[in-house]
Amino acid sequence: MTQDDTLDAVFSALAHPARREILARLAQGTTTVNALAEPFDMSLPAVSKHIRVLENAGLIKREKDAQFRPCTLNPKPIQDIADWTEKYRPIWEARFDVMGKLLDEMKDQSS
Amino acid sequence: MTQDDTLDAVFSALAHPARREILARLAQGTTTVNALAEPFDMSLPAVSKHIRVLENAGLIKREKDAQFRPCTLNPKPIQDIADWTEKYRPIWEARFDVMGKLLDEMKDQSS
DNA sequence: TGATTAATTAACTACATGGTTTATTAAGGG
DNA sequence: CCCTTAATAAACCATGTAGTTAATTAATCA
Repeated sequence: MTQDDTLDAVFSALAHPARREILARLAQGTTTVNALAEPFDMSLPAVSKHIRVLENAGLIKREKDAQFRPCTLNPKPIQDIADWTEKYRPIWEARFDVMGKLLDEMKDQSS
Repeated sequence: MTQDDTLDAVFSALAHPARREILARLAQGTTTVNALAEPFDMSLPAVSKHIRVLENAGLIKREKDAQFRPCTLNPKPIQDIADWTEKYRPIWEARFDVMGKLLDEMKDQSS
């Protein structure tokens, strides 16, 4: 799998609000599938599929504990996303500078 | 549109390699649709659709200049993504600490 | 062993996505 | 005015996504 493929899978996994919510809950600690499914207005198999998508994107790991499948967050792909955004940081910071200048001009005019 | 909806659209737009490549090229400066399409092994309408997806996600703006439609990068949604990842930074940094400790232990054993 | 619990698989439906080719709109240039 | 260029729209196709319900697997517990 190329780096591009993994970015595809990660961005695509993050594109669904239910999956981002699952990640947010896993940030609090390891949890089972049923516990993760509980707050959703959605069938258990549907949640199971979302979890599978997250697993395939490398965003979570699943172990076996009796009949339970405790899920654990793997933050590495999120870090990859954060790294990817860094290439664009100079651009949005430049924009911020323009805003700053604009605000300065407004201040000058009002004085 | 809720914040969740815009995150959905942005992550989903970023999930395709052609669209990330278009953004990377726009980071170098404003360009027309045909110029953006040139490097792709894909029809012009296909590229036009990708550009539409990026526009709908707010990642680019399009102006009109005669028959040209110069596209400009809007970095704000990328900043939103970067902000989103920050919630998880403590987790991957904690992991890094664990790695550091592990490396220290290995060093201890080898001495 | 039989019942219960956790989770996945299977089969299906509706709709979205990514691509094609052909046709169309709209502007500029000789 | 016609021709060319830039770009989009229309119609279509194949595949993927997100959900459902019903069935199945696999482990625990009484």
